[in-house]
Amino acid sequence: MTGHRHGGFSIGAASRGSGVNIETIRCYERSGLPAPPPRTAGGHRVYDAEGVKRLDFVRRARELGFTLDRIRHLSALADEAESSRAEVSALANVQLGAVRRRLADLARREAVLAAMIERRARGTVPDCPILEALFDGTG
Amino acid sequence: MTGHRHGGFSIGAASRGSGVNIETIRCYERSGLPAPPPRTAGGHRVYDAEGVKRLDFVRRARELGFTLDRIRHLSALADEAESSRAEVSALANVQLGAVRRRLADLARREAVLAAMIERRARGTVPDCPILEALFDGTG
DNA sequence: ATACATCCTGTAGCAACTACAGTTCCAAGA
DNA sequence: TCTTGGAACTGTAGTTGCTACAGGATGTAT
Repeated sequence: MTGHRHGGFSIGAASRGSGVNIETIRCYERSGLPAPPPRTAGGHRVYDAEGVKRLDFVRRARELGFTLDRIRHLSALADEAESSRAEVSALANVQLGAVRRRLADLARREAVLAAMIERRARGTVPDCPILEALFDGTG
Repeated sequence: MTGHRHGGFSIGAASRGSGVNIETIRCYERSGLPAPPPRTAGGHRVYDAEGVKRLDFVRRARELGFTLDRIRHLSALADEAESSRAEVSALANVQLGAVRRRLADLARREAVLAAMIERRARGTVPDCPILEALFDGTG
């Protein structure tokens, strides 16, 4: 956690500090996600506190389901003046919509699966109702 | 929908009949999903009604979120004797668990996003609470 | 016979990672 | 200063479940 001699963080320290896997950090960098950090003479990445914070930001946004693309966008907005908060809201709302849609989807799945299993448990049908349902769509 | 002259279905007809995209059918076949159908002399796939039904089965199972791997498993079980219904139930239950976990995940996301947006709408904070939350984790 | 739709294969792309192999670097102890 | 051990480097390839070509062969209908 203490990082480099010169006050910077190695990628490992940045990983521990941000909760983002090392490989994932490099993956994000390949996708141009946070601005790439400077390097040592030998080519090792050196992060400052701000850089670690950025990674943490990306992680949080990912946990909310934002795509890397949207996070890039969000990140750019964060760097701009205070002008574009409406845009941030818009992005967040779009994301909320997407989450709600997936939520509804999953709820439907859950219901169908649970019903299939329930019917199976009751044993009211001679054949396996799970396979039946999958095959015939009668579930 | 009428299919071939000889009573078989072309991949296109099978696609229309099962609701599975043509490219997806080929993709499934590459993954060894349903047994590959016979071919014409010229190499075109010829499905029978059973084959179309299989594709439909795969589609249904996919819609419930089963992985192709599990569907392969399920499919094999369906072909066996009636012995392994417990296994089918087990698979379905595992799937139900997975769905429920994702459901809970999404519900959490939904709540966090909604709260961020709500706070933003109320305007009780001077800075953009969405970015704040993402940056500082205070949301 | 010819036109036209459909089909074929193989490859590559997508998101967002993860996992190597093979090499180089850095920091700390002797 | 030298050596060692862990950490970092790059590049490539794998994952899941598709989707999208290109370039060519086939099937069917007129």
